[in-house]
Amino acid sequence: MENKNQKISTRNMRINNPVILKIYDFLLASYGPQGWWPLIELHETGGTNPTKTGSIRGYHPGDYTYPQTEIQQFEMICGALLTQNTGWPQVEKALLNLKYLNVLSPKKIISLDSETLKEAIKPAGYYNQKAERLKTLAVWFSNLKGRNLTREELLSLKGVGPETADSILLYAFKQPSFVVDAYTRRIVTNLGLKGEKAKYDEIKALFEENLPKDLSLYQEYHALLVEHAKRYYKKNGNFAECPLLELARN
DNA sequence: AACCAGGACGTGA
DNA sequence: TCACGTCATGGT
Repeated sequence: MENKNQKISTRNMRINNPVILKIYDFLLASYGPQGWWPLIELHETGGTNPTKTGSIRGYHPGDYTYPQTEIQQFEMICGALLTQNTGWPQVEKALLNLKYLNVLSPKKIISLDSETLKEAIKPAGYYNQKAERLKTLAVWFSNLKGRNLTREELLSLKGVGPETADSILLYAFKQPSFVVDAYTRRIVTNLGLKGEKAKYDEIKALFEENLPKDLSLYQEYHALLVEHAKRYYKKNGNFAECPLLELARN
């Protein structure tokens, strides 16, 4: 049995930090709904115009009803794995390759030749490990028939760390679990809301303890943070120009 | 033409 | 626990 964290009682006295909600309002007003999680194909129209990558296609702003099919759900799961330390346009190429091969389903991924799988997802990088881990996810997903899953279960899968687990929960399974990525960490640190060495779960808690537990809010907030970070938090960017600094002081 | 992206894991202090 | 090396392609 694991020991209970003795600080839990302290944490439960959630001191509401209004800055968290203020930031959300600012970001939403600035950029509008982001339409995450992107899907290769929103409509069942047989994919007639698939050559463009990095396009707006796949996003569904203001529509939080996705995934609407198990195939879309599985596509989100694959995307969550493939996007690890990789830009989305690269992931989109990999997913399109799988779609063209007509293997973007759990059972087909399982039976697909590993070399073919690796070749298909090569644009997304780390293709050796990602191919193996995609198969793991496919097996897991196909054995998951409607029972509820836990975060711990996801974390037990090789290749699924905290961010990937939360992304899968939040977008593929519509469970309000806040996602913390590298961008989120940079923003939170720059605004002085947490220290450099803050752990994943601390940053996650910062948001979850100061927001209503609402699915679309969690989804939108994370997407907005990424959009904002792409503008102000590039690796060599000037974080001081971030307009949120104004909101965050006091 | 280096630098980096919507991380995770294995290893050794 | 923690810091660090490794995995890898392709865009800017």
